[in-house]
Amino acid sequence: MGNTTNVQLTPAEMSARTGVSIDTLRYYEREDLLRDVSRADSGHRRYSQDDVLWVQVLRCLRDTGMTIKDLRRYCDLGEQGSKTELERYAMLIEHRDLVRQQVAGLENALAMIDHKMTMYPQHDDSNKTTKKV
Amino acid sequence: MGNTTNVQLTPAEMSARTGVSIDTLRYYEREDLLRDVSRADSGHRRYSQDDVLWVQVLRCLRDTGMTIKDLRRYCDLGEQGSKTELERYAMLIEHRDLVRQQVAGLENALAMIDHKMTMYPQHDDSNKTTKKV
DNA sequence: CCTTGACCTGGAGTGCGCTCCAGATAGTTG
DNA sequence: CAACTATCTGGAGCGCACTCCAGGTCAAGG
Repeated sequence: MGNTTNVQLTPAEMSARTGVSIDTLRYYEREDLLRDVSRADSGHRRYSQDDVLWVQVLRCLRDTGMTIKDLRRYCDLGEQGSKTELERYAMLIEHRDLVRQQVAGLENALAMIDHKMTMYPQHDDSNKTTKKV
Repeated sequence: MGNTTNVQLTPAEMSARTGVSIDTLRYYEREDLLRDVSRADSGHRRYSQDDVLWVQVLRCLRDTGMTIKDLRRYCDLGEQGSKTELERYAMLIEHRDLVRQQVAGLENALAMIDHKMTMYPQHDDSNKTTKKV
């Protein structure tokens, strides 16, 4: 289980793979969102393939508005093992619902923006809202 | 043109109508997003119906990620009259595209969250993603 | 007249999520 | 060995969008 390949990435490589800056990777570690990062003998970080996957999940959740605090909570639960599965699952459901609300809100806003744009009729861009509402 | 009804709202009423706090209304005024707010003899603000509409537009754009700086730019253009219509229209188009990208990003994230949720199969919530992707 | 409550102003403070910095160490290259 | 580059640490700084505060004014009610 876990890191099946032995590819270990340097911080620079990790940053390139994930699109997350080195500083931010360290920040996540400090905030306990990224745990047990292994080290070379030099003391330099070596990120595993699992770390890459996890950081991608982190970014997905962050990009959709989950806070650092909630992410830490999610990590804490993960560390406590399978007895917390239900709570973690609940967090995901709740977050998914939030994201759906964000989408709904944005689509509302799109309608308003389109409406506002009809106030400038002469510059018709022939590219109205993707979906009819 | 402009404020057809003579309903003037106090700050508290304005806040209630728009859902924007009194402090934030003043902040917007300081940042020049909300201009020419009239005053009672007492010096207290009196918001017009137009102010209400404009603050709703402001919130719509803010909620979808337009920055205070860009909103100020938009206001500046509006103040300069009809010769800036094209540029204002362009700002709306650009912003609308950004919002569409946000929607796309969120829907991607939803797929990832759903996928992550399949890792906890026993707690099936029988409520998968709204749209098939 | 005195209190109360809504409002005024300029300016300071807050929370979030990074981002940057100084000073030290480690590994690589010529 | 010198120079250079990558990384290390703890801590400070930043940009954004508010949010709060102190000290003062004003109109209405008891």
